[in-house]
Formats: sequence, C-alpha cells, structure tokens
Amino acid sequence: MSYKETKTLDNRINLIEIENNCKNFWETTEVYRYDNTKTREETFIVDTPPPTASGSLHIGHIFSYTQTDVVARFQRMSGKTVLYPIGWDDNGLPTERRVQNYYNIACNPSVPYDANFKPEHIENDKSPRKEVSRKNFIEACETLIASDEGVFESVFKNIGHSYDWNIKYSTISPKTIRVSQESFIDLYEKGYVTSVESPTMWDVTFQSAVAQAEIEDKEVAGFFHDIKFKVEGTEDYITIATTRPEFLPACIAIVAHPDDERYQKYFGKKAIVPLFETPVDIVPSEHAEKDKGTGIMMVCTFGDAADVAWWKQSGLPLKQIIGHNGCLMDVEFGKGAFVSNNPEKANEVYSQLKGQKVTKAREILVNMLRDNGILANEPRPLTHMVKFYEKGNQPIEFVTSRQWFVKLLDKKEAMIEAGRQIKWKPSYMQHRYEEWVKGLNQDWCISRQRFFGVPFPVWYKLDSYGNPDYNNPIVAERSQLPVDPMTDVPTGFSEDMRGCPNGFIGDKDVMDTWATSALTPQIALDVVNNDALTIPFDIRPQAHDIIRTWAFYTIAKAVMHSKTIPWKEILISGFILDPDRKKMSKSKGNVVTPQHLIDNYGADPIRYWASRARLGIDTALDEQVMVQGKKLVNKIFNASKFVFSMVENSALKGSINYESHITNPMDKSWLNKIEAMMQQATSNFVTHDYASALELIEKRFWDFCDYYLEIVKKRAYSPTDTSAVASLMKTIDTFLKAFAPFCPFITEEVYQCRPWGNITGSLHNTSWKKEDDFAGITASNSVLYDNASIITSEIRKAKTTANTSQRTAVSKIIISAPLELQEVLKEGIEDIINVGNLNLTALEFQVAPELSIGEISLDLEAVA
RNA sequence: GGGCGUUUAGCUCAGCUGGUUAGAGCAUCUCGUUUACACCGAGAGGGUCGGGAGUUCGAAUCCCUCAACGCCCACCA
Repeated sequence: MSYKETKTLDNRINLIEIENNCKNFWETTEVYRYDNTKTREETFIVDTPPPTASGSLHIGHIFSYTQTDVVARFQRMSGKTVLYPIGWDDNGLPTERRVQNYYNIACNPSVPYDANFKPEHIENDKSPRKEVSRKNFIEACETLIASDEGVFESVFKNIGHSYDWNIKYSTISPKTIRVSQESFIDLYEKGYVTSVESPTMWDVTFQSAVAQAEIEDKEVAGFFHDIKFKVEGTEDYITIATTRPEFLPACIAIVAHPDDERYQKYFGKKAIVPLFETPVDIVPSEHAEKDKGTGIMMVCTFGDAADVAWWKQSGLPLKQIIGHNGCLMDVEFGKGAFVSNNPEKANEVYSQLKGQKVTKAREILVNMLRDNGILANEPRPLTHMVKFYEKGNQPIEFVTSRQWFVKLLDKKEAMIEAGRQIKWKPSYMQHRYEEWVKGLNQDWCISRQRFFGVPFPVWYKLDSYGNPDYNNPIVAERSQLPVDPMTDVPTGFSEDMRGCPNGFIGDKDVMDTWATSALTPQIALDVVNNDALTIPFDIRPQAHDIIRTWAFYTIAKAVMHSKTIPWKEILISGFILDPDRKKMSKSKGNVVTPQHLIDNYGADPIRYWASRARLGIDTALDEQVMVQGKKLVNKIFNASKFVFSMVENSALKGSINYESHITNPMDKSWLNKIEAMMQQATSNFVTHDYASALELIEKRFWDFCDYYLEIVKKRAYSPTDTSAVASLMKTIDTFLKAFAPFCPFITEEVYQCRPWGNITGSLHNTSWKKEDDFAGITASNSVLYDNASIITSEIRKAKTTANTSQRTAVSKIIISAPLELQEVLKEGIEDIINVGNLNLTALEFQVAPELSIGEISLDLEAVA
C-alpha cells in the first residue's frame, strides 16, 4: 500500500485530501499497531480514558485527548511500542437515560421479554413511555451505543489520534464484565466488600443508591419553618426551626448544645411532636450549635447526612417515611417505632400525607401546622445548599436499603501513600487528591438499582419461607465468569429453583460504573493478554474534575488488589472554557462540538491549538489559535515545496551523504541551531512538556522560513552548490520529525512526497532523533548564522523605513564588529551579499573594539 | 469556613531555579509583493506584569498581605 499515486506536493495545499490519504494509509498499513512481542521496558503504556459514549463529544475531549496523543506519538518515535488502547465507557446511567429518551422506553423488569421488539426513534414522540423487559431494554442500549460509538470513532480518527483500534474495548462487553466481576470477587475474598442494610444516599428519580463522589450541591430556595413543640409536663413550648417540616412524623429526638443555657432545664424531659403527639427525648448533643437557628433542632430519620450519623450512635429505632420513589410511605402510628400519645389523631394527620411526594407533603403539613396555630410565625424564605445526585433533578434522600459497600475509610493512609508515589503533573493536583481522600467520610457504595451495567456475580439462598439469606451470598466461581445472576444459575442449583423456597434468587443490582472504569489498566491488560505487562502503567491522562472519582477509584482498586500504584505518572489536563471563561457543560448549553471545527480549520490546526496548552491549565476556547495553526501548517507545506524545487533543480537526489556535502560554514552554523532545538525539545518531551517543545520548534521553524531560507536560497539555486541544498534537506527532515507528533497529517504528506531518500513506511514510525544525527555537519556555535540574521533584519528594516520594496538593491553596508567576528562573518560573505542584494565591493567592515564577539553595528548607505 | 489555582499588551496565552530594553499569535496602523506561500512578506505602535508592603545591588519571578475570578471540599436545624 503506497501513500498516494503521484508522490508530489500539490500546487496548493488541500487539507481534506491530505487527511483522507493519511487516514487511509495509516489504517491499511497499521502504522499505530501495538507490538505484543516487546518487553515492558520497550513498551510505553497509556491508560486512556474511555469516553462516555452516550451523547456527543465536545471540544474539550479533543483538547485533552490530543495532548495525550502528542505524548504517545513522541514515545512511539522514540522507539517504544505504544500500548495506547481506546475504549468506550458505555455502561451505566448515562446510557440508560439516553436510551429512555431516544427510544421513549422504560425498563420494567416484570414485563416479559419480547423477541420481536425493535426499538425505534421517533422525533418529538409525545406518547407515553413504553415499558419493556430488562432484556429488551439492554438490547436497546446495545443498539444505540453501537451507533454512538461509531460517531466517536470517526471523530477520533479525523483528528488523527494514534490508537491501535485493534485494542478496543467497551465497559459493557462480556470481557470487561468478567474483569469487573473478578475484581469484585477478589475484593470479596479479601473481606473488603460487604453488603449492608443501612441508610444510603438515594436518588428518587432514578431510584438508585448513589455514591459520595456523585453528589453535587445545588443552591435551592426554601423556607425556614418555626414549629412549636410542647415540653411534656410543663406549660412551656420550644420553637424548632426546620427546612424540612415533612419529617415531623419521623422525628426521633430534639437536641440542643450541652452548654446552651436556654435549654438546660429541658434536658431529660420529653417534647411532644405536634400533630403526631409523639413524645421524644430532649437531649444535649454537640450535633446542635448554639447560634444557629433557634439553637435547638429535631433529629429525623433522615433529613440529612448529620441525622444519619446521629441516629447511628443513638441506638434509637428507625422511622423510615420516605420510600424509594420519593413519596411518603404507608406507616401506622401506634405500632412499632411510630409511637404516639394519640395514634388515632396521628394516623388521621398522616393519612393526608401518605403517597404524596416530599414537596407536596411539606405543603400539606405546613398548612395543617398553620391552621392549628403550631407555627410560631410564617415561614421565612432562605436559599440553602441541598445535595443532588449529579445527574438528577430532585434532592437526594436517605433511604435504608441493602447495598454493597467497598470499605475505604480504613485504607485512607494507604491511598494517600499511593498518591505520593505517583508523579502528578502539574504537581499541585496531588493536593486535590489528598484533600479528597482525607475528607472521605463514607465507604464506597458500589451497587446501583439499575439495569445496564455489570451485574454482581452473586446469588442468595432462599430459606423454607422463601426469604433470602443476605448474610451468606453464593459468589460465582471465577471459571463461571462473566455471569448474569438473573439468567445464570449458581453451582448446585437448577433454574426451576429460582425464586422458590429452599431455592435461590440472583442479585438484581448492577455495579456503579466507576467500579468498572476504575479497572481500565486491568481491562487493557486483559485485552492484549501479554504476561510481560503489568501495572503500573506509564501514564494516566485525565481531567481534574474526575480526580475524586476516576483517579481515586483506580488508585483504590490498585492498592486493594495488588498493593501497588496503577501508573507512574498522572497527567492532568485543563478544561476548555467557553469564550466567557465559563466551564462548558451540556446543562449550560455552551458546548462546542469538534467536528465543525475540524471541518473549518483542519485536523492539524486543531491539534496545534490543543498542543499549545500546558497541562492542568484551563483555557478559553480561542479560534485565533486555530488560525495560527492553520498558518503554520500552510507554511510547512509551502516551505517544503520550495525546498523540494531546489532539490529537484540540484544534482543531489537519491541517497546522499550529509557529512560530505554540508561544508559551508553558514549551513553548519544553522544546523547547530537545529541540533540544539532537537536536544531541547527532546528533554521537554521526556517530562511530557509537549507545549514547550512545540513553542521551541515553531519558533525555530519561522526563523528558518524568515531568515535561513532567505539567506541561502540564491546559493541553493546555484548549480555549483551542494551544501545549501543538503542542509535544507536535513533541515526539512528534522522539522518533519519535530512537528510529527503535533501535526501528523501535513508532515506525513510532505514526508511521502520528499524527492530524496528511501521512503518505506510512515513518518510516524521513523525515529525522532538519533545520537549521530548531526555528526560532522554542525559548527560548534551559531555565531555566523545569528549575525547573518541580524544583518538581514537590519537591511529589511532600512528598506521598510525608506518605504521601498524589499527587492531594492542596497548600494553599501558598513558592518562594525570586532576583528574575530569579522573573520567569522567573512566565511558567510556570499550569503550576506545575496540577502542584501549587494555588489561584492559594497560591503565594508570596520573594526569596532568596543563591541565583543556576537555584537555588530550596521551602517546602511543609500538604499537605492 | 478549608484546600487549590488564576490575575502579564484590546483578545488568547508564554515567561516565574530572581539578572540587559517583559515575549508570541491575533487584532490595529504603515509599507511592500504576485515564479514557496494573500492561508503572503517587511516593519511600527501598544504593558508602572491585579493592589499594597517587604527581602535584595536588582523582583513579573521570592516572602507577607489584600482583592477579584474559577475549581474542589465542608457547612447547610
């Protein structure tokens, strides 16, 4: 497979054609294929983030993923084989939500499977959501992600990311499910994971448990309600301020600060919950603060996280009133924990609340309080922060349910230590990680009451009454994996025993999506199946918003599974902000999609834009930088074309020996700068500072176009010269490699059309730099070239000042310089005369003892 | 309330192991050019480096302090 038929550059640049040729060439010749036969030392491993495949990519993805690609490309050209997998994070709630909306269906596990059901997308479908079986729902998810992922794949290919597409995975594939279930079993066997019945943060919209990392605070308007509680055995009332009066029926205690003078006399007494006539203890507790509200508060099960903590240490019975759907459950006063002095009245009041949503119940209850004169005054408006599930639109509630938890709180030290062994770039990002770990106050709830995810490889035995024995789960054997306990059967049982007394049931929950994506290193290793490779990987690239989730959970799992770190370095990219410096997000509606920018500017210019940004720095979207990139790409094309024409014109073609041809001091002086550039760029790249490398290379490249090329072009066109032409060839070759990680398309095009040397494969499989690249062809310094460029600049300035054309001949130049410098300059006299458009006689040197080497002063005479 | 970051030309950003006159691109203005490139070239103007105080022979760079903005966390009766 050759790159293209005619190996010449077009007269004008055609980016679309170039991009298509490259994509085709790279794919058919497998330029980016990972070599599975190499050792760990010969391999560079990237723990690529699997993007959430539901929905669309935004320009921020392209930004950060391109930065990683630049790093990976450098490593590849440095002789490593690069394990650079790509995957899709397609399990979990985002996909379910998208599927629900796209096909207008909802999953109802009690509906039977319909083999003929085909999900269909109808624009603006207003009909009621069709309920389908769990299996039909999962199939619909699979259908939609297949097409979403196709779109992602083509964008990534269009932007030139060098993934090995053979190493592609998805987090819902059977292989991944096996890895994830194996992880669960390992943690279970180590005793790190347990199932616990306890109050959990619960999203009532999705009716699922959620984890601390998925919580987002939102500012919400609400009211303070001042409610009067009678103190039993006295005529006194105490006023309690609450934002959640609907929790009155679930009140378990009244607390005030132990030092609070106002309430000392009530400690040990009971307060009567109004309307429900429930006596509750008034107790001293640090939980209350003297100067907040009225200084005295009610504890309910559960108004907030603090209530949960207080309840756990109180030993008091649980009064759960919020159901899984966010409505008030059916409870009966006078029974169990729901004590009342007047159960009849309490039940009468509660009957008006039950089945209502929280907000409606609050409204009803407040009206009843007002009507009964129990409000000390009218509700006072306030805005306060309320916890939401990050993808939900109703506040989370605390609901008691059975969930699987990974014990993390006892491993904080180990996780902080692991974080310290990883090199964070930028280094201050490690702070964020440590602060998060230190602030962790809950274990990791990994079960979700959803459908499209990794099932728990667990069943429960049923006793003779049909009750599940949650304390002794039947965990799948590793050889069985992957399993779906809802359809697969545990060893020793048969399908007809499912759901029957003395039989079994499957765990119907699925895992938190992070429980699987925290295994991306293990998933990648599983895909390539090479025993020589292990964690830690070389780099983990990711954005800073998911340090608390993805980075944290990946470290946690690596520590728990193998007591090691998952990667040596973590590269944190910044965000793309919209031009008003606001974070781009779907909810703000300011998301910019990448494909039209790629279409407008071309892939290389977009990559240039991404590569200019430093790690960790948030950057405003600025198309001016893409314009700059486009100019650079255009210049690479044109300068190369120009050099090609000189090469075609000269005798130098085929294989050349640079050392014997590059003899002119001016050329050697220039190549000294090129060699220095490559050395510096290499050391920048070694620390993943691609942006500094690019800055350096770009600066030198414009220097090349503006000065060196102008200085030597006359000589290069002369039939007797070979040095300038050879030097230009070496220069172009070097720049192509230098720009290759940043602008893979244009550099490949130019490389393939190069009229010299043997071209056997892709530029991107050539070597970035060899030890002896510049042996024998560079001067020991660049004084000659530096001064020649200063003289060139001065001549141009003089002509511009004289408002005359740059082609005008200069009649005389007097250069003042120390003698040593004059000697150096005389070695490049021919080029200096050419660039000034002078006669040989018109250049004069003057001795200037006050100047030192490297300094000149110039007198131009009579620009004619 | 805690942690972290940012603040440099009209805009987007470099520079910050302290050292000549603080840089680039875009934008603005002037001039030029059509055999590498109008997706062009040559040049010019434009900044008391967020404010204040300090260390130093010397500070955009180091220390302190204040402010604005952003992100994360906590509180949220």
